[in-house]
Order: sequence, then C-alpha cells, then structure tokens
Amino acid sequence: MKNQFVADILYMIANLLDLKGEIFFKTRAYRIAAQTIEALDEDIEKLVNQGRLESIPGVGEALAKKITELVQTGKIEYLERLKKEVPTGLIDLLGIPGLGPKKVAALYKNLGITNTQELREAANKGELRTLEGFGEITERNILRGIQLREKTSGRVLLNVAYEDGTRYLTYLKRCKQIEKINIAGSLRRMKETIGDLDILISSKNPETVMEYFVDYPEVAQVLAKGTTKSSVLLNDNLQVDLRVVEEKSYGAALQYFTGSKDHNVTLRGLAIRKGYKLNEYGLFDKNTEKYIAGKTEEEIYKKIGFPYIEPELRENRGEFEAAKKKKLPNLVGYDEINGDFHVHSSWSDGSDSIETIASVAQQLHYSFIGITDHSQSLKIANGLTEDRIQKKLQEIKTLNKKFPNLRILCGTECDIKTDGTLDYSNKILKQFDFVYIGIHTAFKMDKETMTKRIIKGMDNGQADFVAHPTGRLIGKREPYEVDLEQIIDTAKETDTRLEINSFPDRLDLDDTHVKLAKEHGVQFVLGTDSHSINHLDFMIFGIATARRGWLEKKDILNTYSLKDIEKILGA
DNA sequence: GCCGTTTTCGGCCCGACTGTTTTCAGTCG
Repeated sequence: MKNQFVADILYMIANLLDLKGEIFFKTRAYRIAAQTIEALDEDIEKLVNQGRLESIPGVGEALAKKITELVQTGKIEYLERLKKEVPTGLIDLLGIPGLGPKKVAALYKNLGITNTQELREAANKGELRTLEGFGEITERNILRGIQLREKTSGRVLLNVAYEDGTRYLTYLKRCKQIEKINIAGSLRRMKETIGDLDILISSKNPETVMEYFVDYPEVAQVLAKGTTKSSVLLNDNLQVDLRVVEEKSYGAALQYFTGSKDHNVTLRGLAIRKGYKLNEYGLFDKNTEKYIAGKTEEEIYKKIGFPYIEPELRENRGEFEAAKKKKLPNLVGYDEINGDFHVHSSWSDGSDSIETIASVAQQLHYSFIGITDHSQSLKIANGLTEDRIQKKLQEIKTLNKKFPNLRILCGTECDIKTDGTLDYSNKILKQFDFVYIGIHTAFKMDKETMTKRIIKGMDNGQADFVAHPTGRLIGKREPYEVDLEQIIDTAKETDTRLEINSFPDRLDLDDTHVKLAKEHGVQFVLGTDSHSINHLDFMIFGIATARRGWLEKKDILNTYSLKDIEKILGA
C-alpha cells in the first residue's frame, strides 16, 4: 500500500470531521499526520509490520491503530461510519472559494445540498440568503466562486506566474511610496506550479500603495481591499495577494509569506521552544511581548539558532536538521550556468537555425551550446537520418569558426526503442560530442518492462545523459511507470547523468527525485529542451528545480568550464 | 488526536478581511 493512499484517507477523515464540526485541533492532528506520511521515505507498510508507526511524529496510539487497520484490511471502520453521517460529496464543496466547513455544513443541514449543481440551483433561486449567517453578498460570492473554480483548474505553471509576477513588480516599482518590495509565496520558492501570487511591500503610506496596486491595468476584479492586505484577480485568472507592512516587520513578513506552511509551522514551534513568539510582525519574547527581531529574515533565523535558509529549501524536507548539523547545501547559483545541453534546431523539429541559436547563446554569455536534434525513427519530429547527420556535423564545424567565444556541441536526443536498443548504431553515436537518450514512444509499458528498457539504453556505453527521465507533462500526462530507484542506481554505476529538463511543463526530474538521486551520488545536466530561441530562457526554471533538489554547483555539468566538459565528454 | 527541558492535562500559530450583525463568526493564508 502506498504512503500517498494512506495520507489521502487521513485527509478525507480530517475533511469529514471538519464538516461534522469537530474541534480544529483534532482535524489538524489528522492533517499533520497525513503530511508527514506523504513525505516519508520509508514504506508505511513496513512500519506497520514492524510496529513502528508511533515513531512517526504526529502519529499516536489512536492514529497508529487506524493506519494499521487500513493497511491490514484495506479500510477503516471509523471512516465508514463517518461517511454514513456526512456525505463525501461535501468535501468537494470545500474547494469553492469562500466556503469552509461551517458554511458547507449549514448548507447541507438546512437545504440538503450535497454537490455543486444543487448549490448552484439553490443560489440561483435565492435560497441561500434565507440561512442564518448568509446574505445576498455571500450568495453572489458563492456563485462567483463556483464559476471561478470551473474556469481554472487552480494552479498555473511556474513560468506563467513568473512572467505575471515580473510584470506586476515592474509596474509596482514605479510607485514612489514603496520602500521595499519582494515576491513571496510559492513563486519565491520556485515551486513547479503556483496557486496564487504573493507580493510584499514596506511603506509608510499603505493607502496610496493599495490604490496603486488595484489600478494595475491587468486587474480583472478586486477581491478584497484593506489597509494592510488586498487581493485581486488578473485577466488570466491568477489571484494576487498584496501585504503592506512596516519596515521593522519586513523580514518577518517576508519569512512568513514565503512559506511553505510546513516550514513555518516547524520554525514557529522551534521559536516557542526558545522562549519566543514568531508572527508576521516579528520575533517577540513569549512572555514580555518585547520585539526582538524582524527587519530581515537572516536575523530571525539567527535568533532561533539557524543560518539563513534559502527559499527553495523551505519545504520542511530536512532543512532544519541539515542546518543544525551545518550541512545545508551551498546551492547552485542562478548565474553559474555556462551553457545549455538540450536544444532542438530546424534540422529536426526546432524552429530556428543553429546559427540563430548560437548567436542567442552568445548573448546569454554561454561558453557552449548543445544542439540535440531527434533521431531517425522519430519521423514525426523530422528525426535525422544517418546521412543528414554528416551534413549537420559539417555545418557545425563551419559555424564553430564563426563563433570564437562559443563552442557549438553536436549532440543528439536519441530515442530508446521499445526493446531498449538505441535508434543509431554505436558507430554513429560515437561521432556526436554527446548523447542524450530518451523515451518518446510507447509510454504505456508496465513498470518492469519500461525500467529494463531504459536501463538497457543506459548500459549501451554510448549514452551520456538521460533526457526527461520520467516523461511527465505537468497537468497533461502522468509520468510513465518506471522504477526510478533502479534508474538512479544504474545512473551511478554507468556514470550516466540524469537531466533536469527545464521546460516548464516538464521539470523532469522533479525536485524530490533530484534530491533522492543526489543522495545516491548521481550527477546531473540541465537542458531547456528548447524548440525555439524563446525557450532558452527556461533555464532559470531548471536551476530552480536543481536548487529545490538541494544541488550544488559541482553536481551539475553545465557549471563546469568548457575545457572540463570537453574532457569529461571526450568532445 | 498529539504531546511533554515548568505539563499525563491543557495547550496546540495567529492575524486580516468580509459579511452579517451591532460585537463577532467564518474563511483564508
């Protein structure tokens, strides 16, 4: 049984208990346990068998009993009983903005509403406003909330939020009343998808700033507007929250609104143990309420006994333990990348010539650029026949003379065929400066066959890198079934580097797998998978994923000098 | 429901905004 399944069941119980009106702390206990189990390295079934469930923080006697029952029988009697009391359809209603457990419970109890459709009908008939605590505005907001949820699946890709955020920031910086300004929230942590955008500002004149904020031309709707906090919806449906604080609270607020929630809960707990109280206004003495720190994030972390923790690490995935042991990674910098290994040219399915790509690479101050067109069997992408490879090699040789400060490397993104053999003979593969291997067909294999297929490709001897190792497309395609631990072990044995594909809907490997692979001693490459020169800027999202996976400069081939790269690849 | 370096009971992070009601509950982050 998977840990995620157990966690999902616990979340479900928490939601049902919320709807029943159970005290907050009880439902929170279920959620904390679920979160911990979700992030657990060990198999939950193993812990059950060894009777070690209660060693999980947040799991006590009662939860251990329920989890054991779930693992052994596949269900929990307590949950079955709850389901009879509270319709599970109500859980879905909690996802509508403006509706929480109390309101959903009232809707069910008084009007018998159990799903979105019934809710919409009742609201349209004006029935909601008859309930205590509901009015006309609430009714209208609920209808709007239903509509909004249907329009957006909720989260946007990192690059969309990044571009929206950058534009908004440029606009806001023109307001003279603003002293300090930062992006906070999951965008500052560079998560692969973003739910909403958080912006933090310090100013002595918050009213003016708020006016300026809601006047932004891309605002479609103002959701809330106060003196310290406002929310708007942009034309593309992304929600943006702004907080304005005083300068002495700026660091505390930045820490608070950067999250993650888990990281902050842990930090607050640690602060309390040291006799402090931490909130968005600062770090205070628990007893005397005296202000101790808050101007910068650094001083807050320092007072609680930690070095500064980079935003990308703030996920409560071991950063506090590592910090305590002085083992926090020295993360790779956003400016330490010397080139891109994964770029498609017009030789296959890219839209730009190698010469155009090379001139942009030069503007980016890269010392190398790897041109990786598709291999011959990928006919749909105009994969290169062996004959055309010779012509491409010749073109690159000529172009390299034109770009004295840039080395154009001739690579390939060679298909791993269904039987695990590669799409070119080894004789051909040897002519490339480097070889990516990747899955582009037959995604729906069973786990064992797919794992063997990729491992056979890596064992070939000519493979340098594995492209997008899990094949996922965020929001569009699930990763194929593959035993990543075996891939990681083989990567280590065969000295094959795993790619962090930097294309925003791939980010593959993802942050957690990157961390896992690093712990096994694997090395990495970054590639944008560009099919146009506009995609070369996606590198930043790959670097972000590397940082979220705790990578240092030395873990990533792209940070090496051209000379070292040539030596390592034999190019 | 969990947890314990003042605790096996009594805490558990907490502040802002909205809408409804007239001093506050509910929601959100």
